[in-house]
Amino acid sequence: MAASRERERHPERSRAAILDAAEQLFAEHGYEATSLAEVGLRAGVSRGTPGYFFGAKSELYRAVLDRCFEDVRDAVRGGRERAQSGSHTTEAILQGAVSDYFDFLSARPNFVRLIEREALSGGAVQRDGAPRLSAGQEALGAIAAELGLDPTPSGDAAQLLLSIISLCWFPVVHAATVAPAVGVDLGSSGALALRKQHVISLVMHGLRGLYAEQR
Amino acid sequence: MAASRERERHPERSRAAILDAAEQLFAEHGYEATSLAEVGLRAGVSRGTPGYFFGAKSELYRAVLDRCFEDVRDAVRGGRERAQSGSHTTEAILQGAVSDYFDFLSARPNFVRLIEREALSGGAVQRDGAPRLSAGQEALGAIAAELGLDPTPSGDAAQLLLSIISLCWFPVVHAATVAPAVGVDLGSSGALALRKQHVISLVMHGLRGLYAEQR
DNA sequence: ACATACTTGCTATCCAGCAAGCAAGCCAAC
DNA sequence: GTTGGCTTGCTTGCTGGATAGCAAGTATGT
Repeated sequence: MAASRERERHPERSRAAILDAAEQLFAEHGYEATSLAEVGLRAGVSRGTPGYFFGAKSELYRAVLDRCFEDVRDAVRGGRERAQSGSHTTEAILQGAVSDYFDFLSARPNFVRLIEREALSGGAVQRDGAPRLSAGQEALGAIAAELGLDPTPSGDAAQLLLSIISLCWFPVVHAATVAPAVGVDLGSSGALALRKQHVISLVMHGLRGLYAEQR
Repeated sequence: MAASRERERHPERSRAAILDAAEQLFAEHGYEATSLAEVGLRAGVSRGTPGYFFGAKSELYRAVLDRCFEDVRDAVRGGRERAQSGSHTTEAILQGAVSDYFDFLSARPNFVRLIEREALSGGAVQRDGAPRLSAGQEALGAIAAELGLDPTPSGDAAQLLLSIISLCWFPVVHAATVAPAVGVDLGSSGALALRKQHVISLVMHGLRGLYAEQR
């Protein structure tokens, strides 16, 4: 009984709610412009609870970032396994990967915004960066191996990967600003899909160009 | 005499110094994390002078953004005129435009960072956006006309333009974060030039792809 | 003399972090 | 099986530091 009246104690739920609220607010307004009181309010706990669980505001931020990077790395890992499992052509693999990545980011705009803010501030909360680096390295290894491209630093594989990332991130951040200013609608899912098709097509033509140059 | 002892009065110089300092600090640390006192310090005036000239912090920010967008629009305009003046092939025009744009952004990282922050915060200082829109529209018109691409909203010209912008912006913001994480060095001017070549090549292959599809 | 450029003192506000308090679950002893 | 004490989740009051904006002052050029 009393399965859950209202005033239960539920630390895991509270912790998660605080992380969710903080992620949303940090992504939306930035670190400085977000107060712990706001986080508490949005998480449905009191002013002081975020501080109680995470100690300091910077620790909360760090925890949000950690969760974010872990999710990204897991997604990369999962994507690669999916690509390796079936037997696909080289081009189909790349096409699927770009499509998956595009969709992944669109579904998690907060992650992109958080990392974007981190980059803009030069990683003020300078963590060691292990998960981020590892996600990038895994993706690089995958793309070089699957597509047979130059895997050396700043080689073809890395350059192509960076281009894919650039193209997939941009719509998330600038859907409401730059995109409409240059006449691209990204408001509806249909319009987003159109954009995705364009990105995929650009990357595929680029890949063919790389193969042509290699030969 | 007394051409400029030390304590001259020089409102234009002060105003410009304050704008420069504010642009740098807003770009580096963001709006909230920048205090008017810091701006004054960096501009070589007192704590209160930024407030004296611009009234409110938000007005100063607005002034910084206005100057920034005007510069961008002027650059687009200049680039188009340069392209139209000589007689170049279609591909050479695009190649030159991408190269110029890439260099322009690399030389003005503050502008990119400011607009990026603005986009992340959803344009909290919601101005009418006239200069920004006009810069985008001018670029769109230029690319559609010079390359003979579909000029309708979300058409080929707009999509290609957005891709170019995505590819040129990314290195500015993520040179120290994402790029090294995926194995691309953007630290030296040589490495940046390599990146630029890759971007140009990707765009050119993409353009050829668009022509092929059209036919 | 007067206006304008600029500075300094002040105040109200906000917020992070701390410390004290309250209440809910848990467990042991009786 | 209930009573009392302990731990832990969570809230609230408080304090010191930062800062935006204003108001009053000082200096400089005309």
